[in-house]
Amino acid sequence: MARRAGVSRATVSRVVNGSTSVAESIRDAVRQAVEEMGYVPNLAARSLVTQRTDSIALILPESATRVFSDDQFFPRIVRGVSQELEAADKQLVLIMAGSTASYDRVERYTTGRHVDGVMFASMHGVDPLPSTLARLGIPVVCSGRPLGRTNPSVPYVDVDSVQGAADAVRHLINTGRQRIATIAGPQDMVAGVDRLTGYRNELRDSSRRSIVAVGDFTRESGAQAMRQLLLDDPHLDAVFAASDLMAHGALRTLREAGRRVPDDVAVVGFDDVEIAQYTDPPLTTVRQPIVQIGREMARQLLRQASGEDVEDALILPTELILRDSA
Amino acid sequence: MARRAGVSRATVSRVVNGSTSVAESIRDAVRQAVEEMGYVPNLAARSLVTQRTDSIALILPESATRVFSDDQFFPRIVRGVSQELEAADKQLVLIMAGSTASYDRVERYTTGRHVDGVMFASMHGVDPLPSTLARLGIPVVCSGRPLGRTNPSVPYVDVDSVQGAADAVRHLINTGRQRIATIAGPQDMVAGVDRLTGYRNELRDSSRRSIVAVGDFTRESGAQAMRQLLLDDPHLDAVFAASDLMAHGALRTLREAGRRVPDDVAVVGFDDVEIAQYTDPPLTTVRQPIVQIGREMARQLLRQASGEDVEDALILPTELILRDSA
DNA sequence: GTGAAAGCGCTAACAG
DNA sequence: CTGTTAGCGCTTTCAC
Repeated sequence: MARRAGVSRATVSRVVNGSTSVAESIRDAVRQAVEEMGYVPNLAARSLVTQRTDSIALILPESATRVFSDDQFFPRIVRGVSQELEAADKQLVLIMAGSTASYDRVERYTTGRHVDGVMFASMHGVDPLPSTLARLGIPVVCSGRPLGRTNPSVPYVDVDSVQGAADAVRHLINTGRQRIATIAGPQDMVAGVDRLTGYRNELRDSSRRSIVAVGDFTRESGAQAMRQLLLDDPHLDAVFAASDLMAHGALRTLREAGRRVPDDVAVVGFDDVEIAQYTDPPLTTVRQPIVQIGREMARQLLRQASGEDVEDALILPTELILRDSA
Repeated sequence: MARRAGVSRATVSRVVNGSTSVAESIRDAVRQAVEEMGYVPNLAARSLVTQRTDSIALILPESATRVFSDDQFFPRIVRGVSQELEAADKQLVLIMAGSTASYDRVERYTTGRHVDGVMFASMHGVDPLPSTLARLGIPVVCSGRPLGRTNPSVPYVDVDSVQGAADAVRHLINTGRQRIATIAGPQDMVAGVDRLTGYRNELRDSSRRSIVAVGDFTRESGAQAMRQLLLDDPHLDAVFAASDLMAHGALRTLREAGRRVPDDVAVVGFDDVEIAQYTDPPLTTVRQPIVQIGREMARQLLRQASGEDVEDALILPTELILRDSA
């Protein structure tokens, strides 16, 4: 050990951790010894006593293929989270878990206190892990309201998807559309559920009937769902898609079916991903501040980790972005 | 503690770790106690004694934006790595480090033995971290031959980029092209360097002169580089781009410049990403087995971790895929 | 088959 | 300011 410097391990520890109360001469000697031996502290031992690891996990319950698709949700969340964690000098570890087996491993990893806190994004169904962690006293934050009732409740950051969807549909109503369909997102995800709710709420208020197909947020599923909708109601004159990618797929189907957008059918998306500006025609869509969600998640997590209380829910607003498609 | 089961901690440990030499009655009692108390072993304490964490890091020295771009390198590597690690029941933790500060943190994280092994992909310049880890006895594998001489040398998995590029250029020569330019990749990355070398080697052998512009593997840089090349030699009749994305950018520039592909100018890319099939015209390109690289990296790492020796370099072959652009 | 005891490598109180 | 002492929570001989 670094008693090569002729001091106690306590002193080495002090130097390594930057304590000021060490004589300069000793400090230099220790530093030199550390350098010479290439000494690196064992973090497992350290965290055993400090109860900290200075690292934070972001769990994405999705396959790698999905995470790296052109769905800009993931990069934006990661960017927001990184910014905040960077500033706090915490290490972000990204963990993907697309299968049951891998999710079990994630449970062991996180409950085992390998990290000081855990964030979840893109959750599916009713997931007990967040509240399990909370019960163990491990800080947790979710992106998106967790489905099901959890005990204890876990804090989350979300956008007001219900309102966002309602705004989109209201715009379609205000511009004179009569038969407004929707391509809903997956109903095991809160974003899928809420956007469908917003659509239904608004339609109900205007006593129009709802025309619904369900996709999984991907472009291909949007194209497919649009075909279904055209079969269900050939006279529809508007579609609200719960994601821009699905809206993009829908545009393709509409073109193939010979419908003009927006003349015959108006299309509104959700997310405001980059391609929304480059589709033909550019998509009217609902913008949500994903990067900010990431930042807020990280901020709340750090707050929890330092013992502060955090509010249970933080809901950010959406914004309707008007372009040519509706 | 789980002496609620009325046994020693040693026995609890045995049960939790699935030792067979525990009486059934006791085992059940312990399991029940574990269940009731929601006991979860502290992994820091465990790894302090076992010297294992059962998790493996994949370091991507890139910003989140870049990692999640439409460069399919990252998802493919991750997919390959995941497959192998999944089978070995090791937790993959993905770490991105686009800045110097974050890279320092990564150094602390990895040298501190938070993980049992470290993989690197998409390395830039001469990076001392891999050999530092190797010196500490931490298993390391790189994707792509590390630049510079390292001590000790670290094992790596790579494709034969030099040969792949040479094959591409040879194809252009064989189909009668006379003025063959290249859009090289970034010269701080081994893939950029090697593909340029392959191009130069092959041209030299055919006594044609080289016409070089440099990009950074992105689509935009390819479009830009192509403009440069057209200025440098308006009569060029072929371009080898060191990535498909750059080739895609080049196609756009060529179209804007009124050149027909492949009639006026032949274009060959590198990587065989998905869009290569959908460009206009589809790209002739060099396919490299990225998923397999990921798998091999993981396999070599696991082998190291279990004390076996691994060969220093594993070089996989590339394959020229002929499509309409050349 | 099970318990007692030692110790993984570090930090934190407490003396001095 | 620095060294000594005592664990952090687990696994692992080694007796019994």
